[in-house]
Amino acid sequence: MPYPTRVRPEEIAAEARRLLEEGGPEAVTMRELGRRLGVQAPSLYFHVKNRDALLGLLMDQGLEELGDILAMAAPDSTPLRRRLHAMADAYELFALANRQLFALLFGPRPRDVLVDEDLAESAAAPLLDSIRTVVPENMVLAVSQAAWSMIHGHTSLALAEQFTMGGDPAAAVHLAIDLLVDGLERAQAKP
Amino acid sequence: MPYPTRVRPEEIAAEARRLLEEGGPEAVTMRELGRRLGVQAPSLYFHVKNRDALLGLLMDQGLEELGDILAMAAPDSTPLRRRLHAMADAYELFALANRQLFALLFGPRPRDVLVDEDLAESAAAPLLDSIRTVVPENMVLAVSQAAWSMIHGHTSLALAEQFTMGGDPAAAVHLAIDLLVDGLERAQAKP
DNA sequence: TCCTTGTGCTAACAGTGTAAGACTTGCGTC
DNA sequence: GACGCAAGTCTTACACTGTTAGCACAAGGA
Repeated sequence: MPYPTRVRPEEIAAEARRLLEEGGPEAVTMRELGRRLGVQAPSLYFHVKNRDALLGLLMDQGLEELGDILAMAAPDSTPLRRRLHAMADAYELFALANRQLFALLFGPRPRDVLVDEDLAESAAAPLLDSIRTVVPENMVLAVSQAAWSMIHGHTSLALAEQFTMGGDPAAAVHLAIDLLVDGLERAQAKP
Repeated sequence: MPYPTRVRPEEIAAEARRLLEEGGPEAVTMRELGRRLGVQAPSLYFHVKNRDALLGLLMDQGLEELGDILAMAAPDSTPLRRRLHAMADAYELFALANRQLFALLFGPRPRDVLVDEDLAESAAAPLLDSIRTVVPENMVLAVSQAAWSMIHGHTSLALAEQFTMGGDPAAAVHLAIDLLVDGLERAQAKP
């Protein structure tokens, strides 16, 4: 580096993420970003292609974190029911701690911003592995989708807040998970 | 009206909604809106408080439509299982036909845009009624939340596309619903 | 006839993303 | 040590955004 660089890409991403959580996507503006980093806005374009690319970067970051969190939610040996409970709780915790990022991840993307496919797959891997231990291979996909739908739907609604219907949401997901697992165990015991 | 008004509020809302679906919230700009309606941007402020209010209006509209669609998905007499299937399909259909609006409805809202509470409640009513016919009153809320979580999670993931894991998503929700209903019926038959 | 009221217009301000081009600064080489 | 190169930053500029202020004009009632 023939010049003492004043901002490093990681700093940009970190500050952008702070802006994102503080005020949503609209709040992450190149000028405010530069202001906080002690640099003029156009200078940021030296380190980041453009604003959309920056948001895409945050999404990749978030997806990776979510994957790690799900993988660490409970040890592999945990029985499916409890592991799914733990995953659901972890999923919700992540979403609540990163509301805007979560919304960005699962909201409708503009056509030109795309998220790393491999990252998405590896984020889903722990769930698939969990399910695979209990269900015949040809049902793994369907059951995993069902489980993820429940978990994701619950946290997504918990995030929106206005649609909680007044009950205890966490209890509801756990109930749904229990019913799912019960059904699977029964189906496996029968034939 | 002592003057032949050139744009009516309904036209504004309709055009705004078109813009929304075409290019996301960013694309609904007052100037483009005016351009399409044959009017200068500032003139719109005569009919609409501001851009945020306009988006709020679209949200109310969407919530009402969603409620109607859910209510009409299947006649009241339909057995719970099939009714939930129908609701899930209708929910997904609405979301796919109104991707951006759907995201707006369930994404993180800016603090100053709020959605009509009554509308939200009446949108949820058909689901609650369905559940109530099969489940003891003290479990209605939890079960309804579980069901809605499943349905909402499924369509939300279907919308995101990148996370389908390659299986048939519709089959997955139906499976999840079946497991839920089975569990309920079994619990009710027992004691 | 005049006046009020509703509806539109233009002009303007402050903010945005980003492209173009000039400048500084440090390193490697002669 | 002088020179040039290239990375990083800067200023400037353009086209766009939401929104406000102030003015123009058409229609209907007095």
